[in-house]
Amino acid sequence: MTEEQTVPPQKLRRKATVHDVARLAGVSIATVSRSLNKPETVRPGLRKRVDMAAAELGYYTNSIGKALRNQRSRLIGTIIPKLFDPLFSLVASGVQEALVEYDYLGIIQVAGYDNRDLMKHALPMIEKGAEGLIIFGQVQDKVLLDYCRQRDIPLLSIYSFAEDAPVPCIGFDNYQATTELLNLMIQLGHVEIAMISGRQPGNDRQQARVSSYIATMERLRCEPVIEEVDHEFGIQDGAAAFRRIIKRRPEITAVICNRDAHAFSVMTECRRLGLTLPHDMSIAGFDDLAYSSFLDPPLTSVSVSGYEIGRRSGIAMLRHLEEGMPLRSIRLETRIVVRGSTVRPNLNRPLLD
Amino acid sequence: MTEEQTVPPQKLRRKATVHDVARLAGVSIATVSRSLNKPETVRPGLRKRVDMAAAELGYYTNSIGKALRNQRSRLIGTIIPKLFDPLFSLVASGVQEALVEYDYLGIIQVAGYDNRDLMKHALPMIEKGAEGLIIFGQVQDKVLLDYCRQRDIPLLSIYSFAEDAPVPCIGFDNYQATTELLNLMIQLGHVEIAMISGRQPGNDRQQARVSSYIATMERLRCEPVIEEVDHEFGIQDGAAAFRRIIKRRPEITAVICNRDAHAFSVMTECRRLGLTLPHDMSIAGFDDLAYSSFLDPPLTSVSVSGYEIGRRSGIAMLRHLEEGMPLRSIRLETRIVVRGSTVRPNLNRPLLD
DNA sequence: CTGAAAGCGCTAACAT
DNA sequence: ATGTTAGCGCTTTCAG
Repeated sequence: MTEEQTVPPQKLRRKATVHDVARLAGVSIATVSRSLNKPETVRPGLRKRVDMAAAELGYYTNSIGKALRNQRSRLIGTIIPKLFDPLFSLVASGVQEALVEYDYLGIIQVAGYDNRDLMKHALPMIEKGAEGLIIFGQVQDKVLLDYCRQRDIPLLSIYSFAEDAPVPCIGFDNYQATTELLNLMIQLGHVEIAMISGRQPGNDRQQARVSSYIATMERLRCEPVIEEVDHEFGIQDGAAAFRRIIKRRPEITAVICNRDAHAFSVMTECRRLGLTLPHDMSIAGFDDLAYSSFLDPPLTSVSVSGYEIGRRSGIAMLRHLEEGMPLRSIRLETRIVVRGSTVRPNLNRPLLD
Repeated sequence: MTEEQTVPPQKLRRKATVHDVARLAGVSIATVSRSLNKPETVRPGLRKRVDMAAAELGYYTNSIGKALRNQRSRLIGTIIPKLFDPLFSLVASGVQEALVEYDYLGIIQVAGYDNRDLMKHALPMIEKGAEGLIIFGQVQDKVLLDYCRQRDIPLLSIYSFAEDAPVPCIGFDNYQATTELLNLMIQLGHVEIAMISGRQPGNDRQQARVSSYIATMERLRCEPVIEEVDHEFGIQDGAAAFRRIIKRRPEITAVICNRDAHAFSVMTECRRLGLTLPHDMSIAGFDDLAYSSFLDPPLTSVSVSGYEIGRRSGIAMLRHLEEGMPLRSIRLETRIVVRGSTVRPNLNRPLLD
């Protein structure tokens, strides 16, 4: 388009391309490309000229051109319910770090807690060329499933493990973890146990935990007491749910919060109601967030290493893409961290209501 | 890998392109492109044929081809110190949501708390075609600055506001906010005030807060007591820093934590040392995280709406890119939320050490 | 209103 | 070992 560049170093306003480097180095664009990507296939002398020209022009590869040519974007999409959340951000963090190591880049989409319409959030990432999708929770959107299957876009479901999942998943068994947590309570002598759960539609984690709870309660011949909270709004909802629980069933001696965050305000609320913690109310949470051990009393919780889940998933996806390793489900173990918030029930507790 | 693909519509394994749509609709690729992007320039009849063909083939635009042609990626890069953090993830969340509204996609890079070598984290995003960069904190990397200036890549610095910043910034004045927080303490009667700070190199937020603190202490003719903690590791470091403070200066009656998270374990530690809160030790934090009001006592903190900062920054960047609106610095206000953790000093407090 | 053709930046045959 | 060239998917002149 323009003529010869007279001035020697000639910083260009436009970004430098292989053509610019080639011209400056006095070679062809193919050599530039080779020299940059497979240096060993180019004679050292030329290689040096190319490197110098590239440096002088401040050349860096244009990933878009490369992506178009290679049909590889080096972009991985991650879908999480929410970015601003201790657990999800930890998971996302693990994914991102794995990607960076492999020179991939992550794009994150926030989809809320209901996985039934994932397609809406996945499509923009697929359009942008995401080579694989890492999805928090089970994939409950048939459209997305079909779409990705047809287009050969690998899908990895993370955090929740399910035996019969439609896509490989790396995570743990929410049902079993909940059962274990309940068994702990039962061993301590609790029978009147309540659960504070999140909304279930489209959310396999809550579904699994709730059905585990209901099954256990039936075994105990005890009426389940479940109060749902809206995920989107945080901590204080635990307190409100707890008040509803107490109203429904004042005999409750233990509460399982499906998110640690709720335990936070449940504790505050207990004190406001004149209960002494932990003796008058045992409380347990889920996910074992960083601050949970600093609550007063320190919170018993199901520890799931979000970072580890994210990291392993990222690596699995990349090795699948790069080395053709099949994506396989991995069932991770959870561990119940027993802290001071769960003790035997106080049978002489002042009556609530 | 599987068998039957008998069905007429001829689903292609390969993703459908404009060519496929054009063929099926019996028009040229130019018409397909026009019909999809500027429907009003195409005769309704053809438009309909194109739409149907596109739907049948499951066509969606390939952003990479589009980006290469348009020299616009619709990708914005965000650099934050850490993803797994209540504040940063809130900021990132605000950015992401703004981007999604404008049909952009965000890529996030995690750069740690030291902004002196940002280039390393910015380059991968620039290569991927990021059209603009939103950076948490002041940009303290000359290389990046020059680079982006030369290449016309817009830079926006967020969270911290600085009068003389090299790039536009949307944020608040950390120096002033700290001074206000200190004035609150002073009004309550505190003189022996300590600060728990993060590492300062490359971190303008900590630098501003520390120098504000030092200036105020000098005004009070009081020796500053600052204990640094390593950002990377969280909550429990507050406790350790507090112990060091008490050892250095047992007369301390108030502590300012530059991160709310540290206040968390400072409280725990105070109780362990036999102090009654809030009377024996006033504690204040920074950022007013969601859980801060649920601490016991509820934490006084500098409230900075991370989400708002992120969102406004995202919008500003997009309007700059789309509508050519100049990026301008915005100084946001902070508000000190006074809660129960800050009270007048107890002069009869049991001596510590 | 529609189509043909060029070209964004890159890499990989293929030819030398 | 190096150069020439085609083409990834898209949009946009420019003709018709």
